[in-house]
Amino acid sequence: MPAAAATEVDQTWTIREIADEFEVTHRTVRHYEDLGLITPERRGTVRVYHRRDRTRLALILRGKRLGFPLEEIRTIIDLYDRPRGKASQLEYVLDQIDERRTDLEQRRRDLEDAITELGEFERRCRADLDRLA
Amino acid sequence: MPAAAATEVDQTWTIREIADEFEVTHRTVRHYEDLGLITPERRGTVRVYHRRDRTRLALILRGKRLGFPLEEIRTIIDLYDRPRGKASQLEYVLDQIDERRTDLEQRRRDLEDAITELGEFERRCRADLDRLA
DNA sequence: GTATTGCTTTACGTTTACGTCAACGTCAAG
DNA sequence: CTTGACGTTGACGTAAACGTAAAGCAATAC
Repeated sequence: MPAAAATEVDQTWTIREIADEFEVTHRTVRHYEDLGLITPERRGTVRVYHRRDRTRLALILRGKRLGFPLEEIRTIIDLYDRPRGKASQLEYVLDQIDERRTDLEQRRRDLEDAITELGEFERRCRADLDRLA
Repeated sequence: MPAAAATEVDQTWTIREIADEFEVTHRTVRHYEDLGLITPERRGTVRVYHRRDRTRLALILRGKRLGFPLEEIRTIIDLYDRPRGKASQLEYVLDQIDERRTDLEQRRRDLEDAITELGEFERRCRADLDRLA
């Protein structure tokens, strides 16, 4: 038995398999394909998913958990995949990175404020509860 | 001139004023009212917004920036306003707080992962750029 | 007066993110 | 060879979050 079979590097998956694994429906996966977020290989008519597609799907779902619209998510993951041979392209990418970071850091502030407030609120509630006991 | 006028405590605003200030449309503000997220006073037919409404609107918009759906936002800010005289109510509120926190902390992890990845990506880009120079 | 400005409601339109059929192809099992 | 199990492409439906247009009152501006 060849060693390659043990850690199969170019393993592929069917749409049902990745849908189940990422806990989304096949419809969702195909919707992301319609929007150009994933582009699985085609063998004849059938979709074949590679590790690359799984990576992208993970990025998409995290983007969604963070509340980004799918179109915006596409520009982001496209950014990661974009060819950046020339200096001008790299400058552009670095600019985009900066915008992203600004956005993400705003979110982080919002998030930390929310968590802090929640903590203070909890303290008050516990104090009220103690008072009742 | 009475001292109260200097730091007017029960100042009120029109819908246009708060919409402009929070950089949303009046339509948006009214939509939030339709969903029960804000309940401004009515003088006759006209809406009069108090400081309380501004606080709520700020909470709503932060919730939106964090990607929460409006219905979920409503349950959260209702939680903050809910009467909690009895122990059973306080227990309930504390449970809800716990759920909220779990959610927010998941988001924080996602967010920090995203920021980290962005940083690594930037490093690689800068390295590429240096190589070209 | 009336004309404009600002607020109101009602109601239908739009975009995003899928869900939900319907109708069909295909491949291995019985 | 037909029956599933899984795959495919449309095409239409839906919920959320507003946008937009129509039509009306109400106070100030001229």
